[in-house]
Amino acid sequence: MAVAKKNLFTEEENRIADLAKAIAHPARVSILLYLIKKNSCVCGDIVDELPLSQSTVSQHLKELKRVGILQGEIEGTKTCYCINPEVWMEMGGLFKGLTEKFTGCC
Amino acid sequence: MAVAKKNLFTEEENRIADLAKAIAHPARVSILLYLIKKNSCVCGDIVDELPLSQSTVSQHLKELKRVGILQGEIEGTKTCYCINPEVWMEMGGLFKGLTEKFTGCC
DNA sequence: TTTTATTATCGTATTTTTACGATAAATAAT
DNA sequence: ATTATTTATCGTAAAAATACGATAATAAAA
Repeated sequence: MAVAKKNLFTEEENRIADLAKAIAHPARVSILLYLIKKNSCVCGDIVDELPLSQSTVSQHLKELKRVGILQGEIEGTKTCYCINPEVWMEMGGLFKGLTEKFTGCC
Repeated sequence: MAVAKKNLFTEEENRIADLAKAIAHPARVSILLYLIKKNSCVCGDIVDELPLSQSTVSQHLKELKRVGILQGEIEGTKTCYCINPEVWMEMGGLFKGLTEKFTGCC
């Protein structure tokens, strides 16, 4: 979608859609579940966890970083990935807000 | 992504990704917010609410129907759209589950 | 300094998504 | 019966996402 078209929707609609897009691929969900399971910042071995090439995983990590869900910190030759708690909370709040707005119909 | 690649991830990972994909476009978020605001099944006027052509809106509605979030019922020449409460709850549960799995790190 | 290890980026092919106009299909209205 | 209304689908063009190998960039290790 062209950048200009973003103006056709509200900030909230765009942000929800953008965050959803970030988790709209099983590889990225898998990455997040792995980080959560490890319960810490993870350096390195994410590629080994996924059935995808190193460059593809790097691209997925980039997408998660783009929306702010992940932050990467360089530690020597490796990079440590962490979930950004603020953005994670923002996402949780937006999804919960959307979910709970609907209370039933008909 | 090829269908075969779906096997590389868990059912949960695929379902979360698929539901997220369905709301990964501001137009579709907008449609859902509109249906929620109306608090009932809506016949017709969804197209008028969006700055997109009728065929494009129809495509977005189809995507929401694909994952089960929406159900459409034909009423004469119009179609009534409703949020499917079961799928909506499923989505809410999966998103909440993912969100709450992370309690913090480092 | 050279080699090794790790991650990012580039180039590219393929697939998918998005958008719209045109048209079909179905029903209601005249 | 004809016309109008509404929605879905088709065809298609353009854009975006996905995947991978090759290569660059960086820092550690030897």
